[in-house]
Amino acid sequence: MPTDAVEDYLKAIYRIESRAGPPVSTSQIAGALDKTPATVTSMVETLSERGLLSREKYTGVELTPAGEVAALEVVRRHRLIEAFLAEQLDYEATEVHDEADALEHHVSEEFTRRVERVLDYPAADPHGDPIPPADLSTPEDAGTALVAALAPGERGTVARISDRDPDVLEFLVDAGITPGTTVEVVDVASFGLVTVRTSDGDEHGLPEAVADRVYVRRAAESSAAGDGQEASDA
Amino acid sequence: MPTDAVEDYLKAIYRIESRAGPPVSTSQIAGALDKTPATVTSMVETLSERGLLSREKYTGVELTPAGEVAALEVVRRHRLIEAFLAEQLDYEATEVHDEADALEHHVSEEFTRRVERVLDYPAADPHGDPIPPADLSTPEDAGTALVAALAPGERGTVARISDRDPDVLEFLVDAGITPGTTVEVVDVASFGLVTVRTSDGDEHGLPEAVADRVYVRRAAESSAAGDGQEASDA
DNA sequence: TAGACTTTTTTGACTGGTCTAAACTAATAG
DNA sequence: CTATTAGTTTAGACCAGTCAAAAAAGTCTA
Repeated sequence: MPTDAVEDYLKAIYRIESRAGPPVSTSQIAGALDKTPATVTSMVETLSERGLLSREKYTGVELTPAGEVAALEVVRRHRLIEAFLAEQLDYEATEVHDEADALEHHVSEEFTRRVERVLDYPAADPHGDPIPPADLSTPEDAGTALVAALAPGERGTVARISDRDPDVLEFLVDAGITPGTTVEVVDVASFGLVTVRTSDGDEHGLPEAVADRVYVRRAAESSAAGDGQEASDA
Repeated sequence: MPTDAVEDYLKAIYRIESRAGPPVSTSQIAGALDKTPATVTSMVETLSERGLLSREKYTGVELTPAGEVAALEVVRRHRLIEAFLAEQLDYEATEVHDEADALEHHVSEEFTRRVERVLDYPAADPHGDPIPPADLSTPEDAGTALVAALAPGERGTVARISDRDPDVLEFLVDAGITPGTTVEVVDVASFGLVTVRTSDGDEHGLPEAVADRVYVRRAAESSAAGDGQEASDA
C-alpha cells in the first residue's frame, strides 16, 4: 500500500505533467509539495525503484503506466471527495481542497464507490476538473492544458474551462474563449503570459493563472507548422 | 498536533478506562492496538512526558484531564463519522467502524461540525454509544459500564444498552434488562460471566460481550454493602 | 519464603520521511 | 571556452514509531 507521502508525490507529478508535460523537475515537485529539493530527490529515487516513475538524473521524472494508475486513483478520490463536500455538506468550492487533501489518503474503495453513487456519478468536481471513473479511463474529451497541447502557431478547440471562479469565467467569455471555440496560441512569454487569437481574429493576453484553466483539443492539422515534431506526451 | 498513533493510544486507553477503570496496563493497550508491549511502554512514556497520561511503572497509566480531552475529541469524531456513514451513505452499523477508524484522524473541526449539523446533532452513533457534544461535556446520563460501576452486591439503574445487534437486544429484553430497570450484580466470574438479579428477583448470567454493553447508574445507597470503599473512578 | 511464571521495561536496531550543508552538474554569459 | 550561477544530488543527521531479545520487577503457589 502506498503511504500518504507517496500518494502526494504521485498526485503532484501527475498534476505537473498534465499542465506542463514531462519531464517533471525536482524543484517543480519541491515547490508543489513544499519540501526541500533534497527530500524530493530521495523520494523520487525510491519511487522509481518501485517502478512508479522513470527518472533521468539531473533532468527529471515521468510517471510510468503503473505510476499513472496510482496517481489517477488518488485524483479520483480527491475530486469525488470535493464534490461530496460541496454537495452534501454545503462547502464552498473554495473550501473543499484542503479537506479533500487530508481525506483522499484514507477513504476506502467502498467509501469512494458509495460517494460516487450517492452523487449519481458526477463528471466533474466543484472546480470543473473531470472525475476519473472507477476504471480510471481518462475521458479523451477532457482535453489538455492549453500551453501543453499547443505550441505557438498551433490551433485547437476549447474542451472545457477548469474553474468555477466567476471572474475567471467572465474574463474568458469576454475574450470569446468558451467550450467549442477555436483558439490559436500566438506566443507564450517567459513570465507566463499566453497570447491567443480567437476565431474572430482578435488577440488576447491570458495571465498564466487563467491560461492554466483552459483545456483544449488540438486541431487535426495546423496551418503553419509542418507536421513531424509533435510533442511526445502520452 | 497529535499524530494518528497518539490519537489511537488515547482512544484505546479511554475505552479501556471506561470499561474497566484505571489503571490501564501495558498489555491491555497492546492487546487493543495490536502492538507489542515494548512498543506500548515506549509510547506511554512519551505520552506521559507530554502530560497526557499519568503513569506508574509496572502498574499502568491513567488519562490526565488533558489526555481525556484529547481522547474525547477523537471519540467524538469517530462516532459522528460512524453516524454519518450510516445515515448518508447507507452503511450497515457493522461496517462503519473500520472506515471511521481511518477517517477520525483526518477530518477537520469544520467537517465535524458540518456533519453534526447535517445529522441534526445526533445523541448516539449506530452502535448506541453517545456522541460527545462540541464542548466535550460527558452527558452524565450515559451511565457507566456495568462491571465498572457495580461491585457484587450493589444495585443500579440501567441507563442504556450500547448495541444495536438484534440478538443482544432480544437477549436482554428477555432477561428483563432494559433502560430504567434496576439490576443487582450478584457475581462476576473470572471467565467473564456476570450474574445479575433483576427487580423481579430472577438471576441471569450475562456473557462478557453482553455485559459490556449494559451501562448503568449506581443506586444512591446499596442495601448490603456498608458505605466507605466505593471504587475510585473519576 | 523460594522458586516459577507472568508482565513490564530496557536495549538496540530498523524504516520512512524529512532536513541542512556540502559537493556536483548543467546551462549561460562573457 | 571558461567562469559564474542555478539547479540537483550526496552525505550525514534526526524523529516518530515500531519490533525482537534480554533483563528486571512483580505475583503467585507450593
